Amino acid sequence: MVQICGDCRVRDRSICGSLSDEELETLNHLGRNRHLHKGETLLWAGEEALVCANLLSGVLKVSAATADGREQIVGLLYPSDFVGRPFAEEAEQSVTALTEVDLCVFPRKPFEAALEHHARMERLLLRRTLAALDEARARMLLLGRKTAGEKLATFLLDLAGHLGQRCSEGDTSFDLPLTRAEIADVLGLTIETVSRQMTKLKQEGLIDLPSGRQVTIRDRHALEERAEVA
Amino acid sequence: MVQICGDCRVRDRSICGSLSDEELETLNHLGRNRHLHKGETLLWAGEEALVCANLLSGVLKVSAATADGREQIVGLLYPSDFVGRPFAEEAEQSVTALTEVDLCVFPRKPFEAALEHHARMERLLLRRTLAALDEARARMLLLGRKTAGEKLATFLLDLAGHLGQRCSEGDTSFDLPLTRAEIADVLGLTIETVSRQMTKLKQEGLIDLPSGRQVTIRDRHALEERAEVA
DNA sequence: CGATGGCTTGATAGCGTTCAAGTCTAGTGG
DNA sequence: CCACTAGACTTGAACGCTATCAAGCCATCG
Repeated sequence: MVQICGDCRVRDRSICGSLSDEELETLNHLGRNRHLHKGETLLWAGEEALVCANLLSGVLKVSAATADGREQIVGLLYPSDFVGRPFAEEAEQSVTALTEVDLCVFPRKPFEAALEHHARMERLLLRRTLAALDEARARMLLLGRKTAGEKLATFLLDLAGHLGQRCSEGDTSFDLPLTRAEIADVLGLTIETVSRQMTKLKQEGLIDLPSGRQVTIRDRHALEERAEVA
Repeated sequence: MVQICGDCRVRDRSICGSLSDEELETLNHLGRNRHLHKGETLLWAGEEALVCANLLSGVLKVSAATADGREQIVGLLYPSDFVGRPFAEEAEQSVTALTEVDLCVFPRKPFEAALEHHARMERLLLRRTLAALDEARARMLLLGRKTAGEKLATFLLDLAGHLGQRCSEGDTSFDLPLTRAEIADVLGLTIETVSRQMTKLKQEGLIDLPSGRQVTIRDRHALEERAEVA
């Protein structure tokens, strides 16, 4: 048997980290490693939600759409994040890979059963879900009440928190895992507005854009002020 | 001792409904009935989150605000809904009464301990939190991608689902527990836009407004189309 | 070297905001 | 019973932010 959990890259940070070695046995049998290519979709909104998963590497988007096809990205998932929606027959949002992605996938029903028998894991999932709710609500404030410039500033600080590497002069730097179109779908804007606000932040010296997909935060304090965080 | 739980109006619908009579004893000691006047705030964003609660009657808003005071209502709570944020020292959103409100309030820390000992209640809370997350994400689609008219149509259908009474001719009718300003804060709009869209929906025959605060849904199907629900 | 997809930039338009009256309703006191 | 008031609501006019439409740029890749 392959020792999936034994050398798991995110074991200590995922909800499985709560389990003892013996308990992990159960999940070890349940879980399957799976790779998703950029653009591939794991769960479709409106379809039966067959699986849950832990994200091992890469970035996933969770997205909803209107009847006529307008899209809104309602969440981003990073390594060690929990993926999916236990206890719902039908997924309300789609889950799609923004980069190459590795997952540890569980069939939903057996995973739900496993939750019942591993109170600590269930507890961790509750805490994560509560945190995700707080995050979603913060994003609601962004979508409903912030201007384009404030939205972008908030978003870049968010990304820096997840992907940021300390670089020269104490600045933070990272590569965008999203295209402008995807950023627009996160912020409830259009590509053009995202692009314009990006260059504006650069011109004002708050950020630098060495190349299209790289971002360096030059003035974190000013960016935080721009973000209008409470 | 007062039999708080014995004659609880929402016992069978709240997360306490999962408990046996003996288990309820624990909560019975913990819970206190509390009344909130319209406009009173139970939890302040940024302050220590001292309590959780079950909502017995009335409507609560959960709201976030930017540094400069713009407000976004990120959730509405109805009778039997769970109130508060276990496992967080500090509340990220405020909780305020939109109407006269009755609550069954628990001090947070002891409530968290009770959760640990009552797996079924914890499980129910997890399910509710997951549902709340789905709801928040649906609202993100509304805020980011829907027009003012679509926002209002969606919102009125939402309210009808919670408060609607079947009235003559099979139409659904209800009283708004929110002012126009509060509706605006839910939908990420201004008072004036809400008012204009309201009269527009009335003129088009989708709804009727017998008085300022009463709403009758005349053409549910058309309203659903307008709402652009997936 | 041309094609493609992602990105930027410019010009214009429109939706929703802002500012400003004005109306309606409920509650209060004469 | 009727002014009077205050708050909620509606309506109108003008503005501005962001969307829309339209080129054009730039890197990558065949």
